[in-house]
Amino acid sequence: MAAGLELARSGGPDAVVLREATRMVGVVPNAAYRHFADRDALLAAVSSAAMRELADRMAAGVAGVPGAYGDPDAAGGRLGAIGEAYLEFARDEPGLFATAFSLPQHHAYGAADDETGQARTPLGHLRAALDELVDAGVLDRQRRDGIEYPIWSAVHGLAVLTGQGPLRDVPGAARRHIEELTFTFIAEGLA
Amino acid sequence: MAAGLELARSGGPDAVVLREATRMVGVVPNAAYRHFADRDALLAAVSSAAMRELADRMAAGVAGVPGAYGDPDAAGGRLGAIGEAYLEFARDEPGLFATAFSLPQHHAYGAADDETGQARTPLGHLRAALDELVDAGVLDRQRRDGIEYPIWSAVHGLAVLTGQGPLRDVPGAARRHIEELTFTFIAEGLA
DNA sequence: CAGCGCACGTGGACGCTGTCCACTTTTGCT
DNA sequence: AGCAAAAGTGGACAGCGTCCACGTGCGCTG
Repeated sequence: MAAGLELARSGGPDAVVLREATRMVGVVPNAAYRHFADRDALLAAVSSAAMRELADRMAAGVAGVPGAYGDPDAAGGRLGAIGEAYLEFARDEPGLFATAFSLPQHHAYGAADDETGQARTPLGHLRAALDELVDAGVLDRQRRDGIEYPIWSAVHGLAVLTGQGPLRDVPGAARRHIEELTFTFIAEGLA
Repeated sequence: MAAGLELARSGGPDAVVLREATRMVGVVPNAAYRHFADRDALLAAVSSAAMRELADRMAAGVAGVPGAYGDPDAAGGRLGAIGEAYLEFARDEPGLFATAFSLPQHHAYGAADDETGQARTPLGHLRAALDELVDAGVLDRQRRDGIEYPIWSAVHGLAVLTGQGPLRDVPGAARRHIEELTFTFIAEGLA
């Protein structure tokens, strides 16, 4: 697993090659089949781990924003932190980001929280932040319903287009401008 | 090339395998090296063709909207047609869509128009539609600047998330609802 | 404490891939 | 008609995922 994550980090999903992972661990290729059904199973496990890492970064970002729950400014800050964490992950760990979104079904749609009500998926974090915005009176309850999807789409599209897509080679300053435009666009959509 | 496109259509970029393509053409694998430097060059060519196909579909969608240039309703309809064509391409040709956005640098950022001023890239079409919205008086000229990026991001993210991403398994009705929400969100961002 | 089962690792093989090399065939122009 | 360039051929190599049969060590149980 650790070796698989390392490979994914530096090369994306295609770089997760079974034989190389076993080589890093110092074991013969077939040994991997005692732990994973096949290469796809390994990749799926790595993908899930990468997705969890993204969720953890979002959690850390949210936790870093001071202010009580329900405070309008803090609520907005927390939503922003989520978006920032998302983009930062895509920028700093392009391999892991691509791997996280590379594969077969995982949970994220169901977005189950754990027993403490803490979100553990990207979508879960986003929903929590939007709910707080409603409680803070910043976002109309009527506009709340389903609005996580346009927002997620915008941030995800931004991450993909500027990270691995056609906008990959946009110079840094212009890219930051594009990011700012997108965040502003989202913020206006919440007003 | 045709064989490569066929492979990409039914399996995405990873399915573009050099030997299989030559097999389809009825030629020995090495023959491909007379036309492409290596497998990546083949994939890049296929990717460009797929991107062009997307642009063509957008053009066809725009051309299908009646109404003179500058008519507010028609201008809005053309922007919508662009978004619809984008999503439709991602939905109907997931392999080609993934391939189009799979690889190395291509042009799309520069978004050059051809000699007749006709856009030939997705971004070019989007820009043209937004310019028309300005000319039609629907979109404030001040808000126009750079707004193609948030919009592109939202539509692209939507296509990726619902097509190959975590929202892939959302049932059809719910997916259509998400699409509608996203288009509404964008439309409100233009008002 | 002896022995046994099972998880874990090994060794060798197969077919598939991309790519290199040297060689032959076909094509199009003069 | 003849020749150079373009296109295709044949054989080979390493690396990949995967299958099969075979060791090996640890922990539990009698």
